[in-house]
Amino acid sequence: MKTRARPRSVSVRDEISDRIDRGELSAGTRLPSEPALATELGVSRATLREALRTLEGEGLVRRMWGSGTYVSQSRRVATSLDVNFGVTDAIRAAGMEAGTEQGRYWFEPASAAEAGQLNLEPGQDVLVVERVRTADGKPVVLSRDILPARFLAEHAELADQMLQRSMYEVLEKDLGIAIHHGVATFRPIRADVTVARRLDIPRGELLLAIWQVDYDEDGVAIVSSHEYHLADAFDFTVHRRGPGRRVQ
Amino acid sequence: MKTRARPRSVSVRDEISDRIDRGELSAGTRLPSEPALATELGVSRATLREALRTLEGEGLVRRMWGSGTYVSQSRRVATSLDVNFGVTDAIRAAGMEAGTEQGRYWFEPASAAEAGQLNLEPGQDVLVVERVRTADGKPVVLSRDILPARFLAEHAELADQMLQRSMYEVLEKDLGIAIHHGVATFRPIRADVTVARRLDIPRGELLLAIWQVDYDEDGVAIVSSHEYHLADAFDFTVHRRGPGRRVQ
DNA sequence: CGGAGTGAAGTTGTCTGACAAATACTGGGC
DNA sequence: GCCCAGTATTTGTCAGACAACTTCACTCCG
Repeated sequence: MKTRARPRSVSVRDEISDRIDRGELSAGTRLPSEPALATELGVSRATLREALRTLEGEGLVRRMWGSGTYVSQSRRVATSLDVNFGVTDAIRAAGMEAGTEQGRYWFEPASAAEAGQLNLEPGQDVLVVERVRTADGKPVVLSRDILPARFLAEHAELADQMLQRSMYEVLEKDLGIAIHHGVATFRPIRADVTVARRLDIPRGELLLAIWQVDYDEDGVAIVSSHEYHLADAFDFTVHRRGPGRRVQ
Repeated sequence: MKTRARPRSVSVRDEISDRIDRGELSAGTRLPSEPALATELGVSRATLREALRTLEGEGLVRRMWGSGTYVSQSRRVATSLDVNFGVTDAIRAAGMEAGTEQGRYWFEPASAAEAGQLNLEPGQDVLVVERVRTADGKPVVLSRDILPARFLAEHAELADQMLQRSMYEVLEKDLGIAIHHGVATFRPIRADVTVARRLDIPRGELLLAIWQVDYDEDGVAIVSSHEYHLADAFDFTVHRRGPGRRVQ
């Protein structure tokens, strides 16, 4: 069986990552030496090193010349803005039940700002999906997702799906569009009248507004999202890399 | 003081990264093939691949099997929470002049929470540096940095330096401590009386609170920081990776 | 003339084996 | 008990080769 859809090094990385998740490799412990681990996993040392490189970049392991490779202390953060995508993930990561209320969608011509973000001509149709997301039944986030209507050309019925399921899930499984990365911007705001009504909170309440554009692996903009989070719904965390890269 | 040897692959990564910064390799262009680039840089293909893997993890390049390695679309965001460290960087990235007012510092025993974050025994001394940071002369951030007093054992005068210069700069250049990564958490809050007075704003004003712990390359906690940002001072951005790794 | 299929060239992925460089460990000498 | 040199272990790098995949020019056929 050699249907290798993806590089072996990726499978090796996932395997090691899973072992860490399952606790077989706890924080601080040293991995077997590269030759030993490569033999055990049935790949060459070069392939194993490729996987270790990635894991090091993700901060899961640390490699020390002449000493060994160690599982990092810093475990994964549950609700991390830089790895968790979408509200569904965030709610589940917080250990609560994710739900949707008041979902609705419509098609409209893209505004100038939206057209710029999504690389469209102003006036081209976009699908807008608006939802109130709930955690354990309580409204916590108002989200508005905007994507070019052409993605749904043949599958208009999928818009209904997006009201129920995670948008990323529909994009990937039903449309074959995988989100590769996104850029999010956020700032604190006060709830205006319309948002306050949808979230059932007083006007002027504290919110965290997050704007985000997601791209596929070719750098093509896929979705533009606006989210309004209750201030105390989540504590967002971000893993920051650097500085201290170019030390002499 | 440890001067760790620098693997060649790290120098190679910096060299390629610099070429991208200098515009010699613009977005979308294809890099020379691995054998060619390895020869040009005077390293083996294995070392070059080590560097490329890192750059790919940082999102600067994309590698496609059988096709080539391509420079990603510009992804260095000016005020990016996941790469810019410290208030000084953020202010400068926004094109404004960074300044400090009302700087003061003192030593005190660590609270239980601080001791936990910095891996100290409760009661051990910490240095607290409190500053009001200004952008073009206007107060924008109140910051409180906490680090174990033992780092300053021999250099108590450096605490004065920290009132003027970037704390990361003092840590790195004067104390030889390089911050490797940090974990930041944020949420919107309202200004309480003390913060409002320091920032010269009305009580209840919108703020973004960021608290953060920074670590060195060995995973040792170095600094714990609390920052209170004016809501409209910066638009923070975060580059998000994934999802699409491990669909369950 | 256009489109599908074919093959060669180019590029990244992986393998093997070896040596260099850095660190950890061991044991002897004091 | 401590220091230090030598040895073993481990990661870093090198070289060359082949496999897997992409791209593109070309041919062949309708």
